Amino acid sequence: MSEPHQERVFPARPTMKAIAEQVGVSIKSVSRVLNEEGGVSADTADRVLAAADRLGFRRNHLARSLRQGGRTETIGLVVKHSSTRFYDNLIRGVEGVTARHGLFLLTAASQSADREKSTLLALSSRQVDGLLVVPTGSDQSYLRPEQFAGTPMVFIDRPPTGLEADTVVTDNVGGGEAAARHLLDRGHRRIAVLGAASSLYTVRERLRGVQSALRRAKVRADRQLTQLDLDSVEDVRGSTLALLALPDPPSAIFSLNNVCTIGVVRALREVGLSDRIAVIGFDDFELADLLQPAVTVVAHDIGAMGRLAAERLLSRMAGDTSDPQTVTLPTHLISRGSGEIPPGIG
Amino acid sequence: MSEPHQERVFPARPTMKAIAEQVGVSIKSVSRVLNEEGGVSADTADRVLAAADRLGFRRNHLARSLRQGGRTETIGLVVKHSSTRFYDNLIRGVEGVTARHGLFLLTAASQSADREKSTLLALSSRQVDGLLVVPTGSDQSYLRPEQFAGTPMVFIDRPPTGLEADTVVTDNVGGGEAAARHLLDRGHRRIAVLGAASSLYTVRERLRGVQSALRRAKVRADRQLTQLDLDSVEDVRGSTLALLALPDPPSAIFSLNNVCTIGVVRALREVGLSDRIAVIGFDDFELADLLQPAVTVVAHDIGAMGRLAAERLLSRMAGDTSDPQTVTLPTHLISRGSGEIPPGIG
DNA sequence: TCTCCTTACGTCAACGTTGACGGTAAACGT
DNA sequence: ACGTTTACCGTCAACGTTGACGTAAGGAGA
Repeated sequence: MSEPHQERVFPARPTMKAIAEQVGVSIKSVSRVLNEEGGVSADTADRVLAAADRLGFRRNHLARSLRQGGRTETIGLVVKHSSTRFYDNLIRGVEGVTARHGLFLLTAASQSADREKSTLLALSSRQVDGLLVVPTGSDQSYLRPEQFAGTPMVFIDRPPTGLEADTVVTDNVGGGEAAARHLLDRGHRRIAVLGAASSLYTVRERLRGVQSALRRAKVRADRQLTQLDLDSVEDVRGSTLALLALPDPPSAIFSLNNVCTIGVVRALREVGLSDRIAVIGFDDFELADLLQPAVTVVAHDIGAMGRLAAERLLSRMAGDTSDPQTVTLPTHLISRGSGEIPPGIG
Repeated sequence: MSEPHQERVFPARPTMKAIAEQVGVSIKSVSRVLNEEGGVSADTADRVLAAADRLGFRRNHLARSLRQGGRTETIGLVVKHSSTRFYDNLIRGVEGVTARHGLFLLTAASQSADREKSTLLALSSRQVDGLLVVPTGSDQSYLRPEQFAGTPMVFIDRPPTGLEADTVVTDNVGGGEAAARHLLDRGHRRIAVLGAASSLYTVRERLRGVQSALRRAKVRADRQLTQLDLDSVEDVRGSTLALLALPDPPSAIFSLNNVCTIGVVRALREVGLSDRIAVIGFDDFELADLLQPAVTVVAHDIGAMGRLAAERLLSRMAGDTSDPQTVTLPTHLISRGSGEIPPGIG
């Protein structure tokens, strides 16, 4: 690139003081005009606005918030962005609500679990009025001072650890149960389950749903068929192929999130077993209906999750101090074909 | 929900003053300890840190930044989030760079073009140290005061209008040309082009690439075959079906972004012409390789775009005051099958 | 002994804004 | 004529933090 550090002095940003000097009034009058407080003659107001426009004035929100005791009309949102659709849908849901209430949404992505804490503290230190968190780390007790100071916070997709707070989650157990039942109803007895980190609440819950359905159907679970902690697409591929190579392979696969599902679909395609092994995925994904066979999924409404969480937060910000609530959203199974494949010939 | 507005007073957030009182030192000493300035005895420092921890102190970043003249260690990023992959990849690219430099990235989504301005001004008013913008609106001249005040800004994916600034873009013309040439080389003469809003820079550029390739191949362009301003999936579907119903229908379709591409694929599937009509899409998308036929695309590296833009911004923030640059990133065609379908029998 | 330096603090003012309050002159009521 | 209200505008202090500067105690060196 070109050599940096050439000397050039930028003019300071114009402040209310600059406007006041240009117009010949006090700073306070400028403030009054810009905040539409009234008590200023129309003529003065016009001159102030004209000067503000001419100078390209932008109010220093830092100073304003500081003076007003920390209210920033800002809420923080922390998400670890990995799965594509999740992020997008969530933000859309949240933004729909916050925008309606004149709030500014700060989205900060926490790349990894260990950065989650620093990201949240950074938001807190920037004096956000509320926090929406999709927790990734294994402990959120460091947020207690925030909670103690009355900063409202709502957890999304997973409950917090080391803290009691409002939470909006999907009915993971119910979804897992529905998927397993769907396969059991079609005669499957050897059902493999693939999933990401077993430390994740969602993974554990979905698995719990599966186990509950298996118990109810009096089908004994084979530990070999449950493969968790698959972090990469490559892991998923490997596990899938290993499962298929078993002496007594599964006739159906339930994958606990959409990244895994896509990995499974790829692996099956690779060995030409796409229409021999039944597949159900948790979480819908784009183009699932265009694959062959189209992929049956347990869908949940992530946008609704964001919306509800945002509404909960706003209600807290408006002064609701009732006990923390947990809202559980239903799932629904979208049958597309891959779940209809019967248990074949070994 | 439960009735709000119950009375409960939250304690004020602890400030350095509170710590100072507990420890029995001055506020300044507390500040020194927390900023690791030195000049404080180890014993005092320990007691300050202990008190800070006990009280759950978080520095008020507003006040700090205000005092320090507006530097917030924050850069703003504005994106309109619609196409899924774009957003995710971009942020990942940007974050990789910003995190390495200890900067806090504020992502604010601009739902629509008219909200872009207010979003940007909100970020500016929050005193961000730099701006990364994927412009959506038709004019960004309102950012001149920011530029005048020395706030560095880099535009991503499209150049700004009414302003001169650093820009990182894809070689849209080259990509469009490559796609058209690919189809022309395989004998296609009637090539349809589907795209989103013709007001978009990217759409116009990609189209320009197509036209250039057609001219060079001495194939006359049929205006009927170019359908722009398709905003919804439904629009795309309608246009595709209409094209196919023409007396002299296209033998190939080039779609200018991935939303359109998916719409085209759906429409072709619907009328059973998936393996009769060649398809190339601009911008790769997940599962493109698993569709049947797999979809040929012109891919570009959105993550790299984010990375380069962030680096440009950092270099500006470090004092580089050379003239605005435009960086153009190459595309590459990924041939997968849908682009290999020959011009069939009428 | 006195000077000079260092260490470890404290005091003060300021960043840009706004809430509380005060003042002045014109307009109004009787 | 008087008091009283009203419209308009200014002064001052404060939000929480930090830079500039001041100072007192202790040690080193002459």
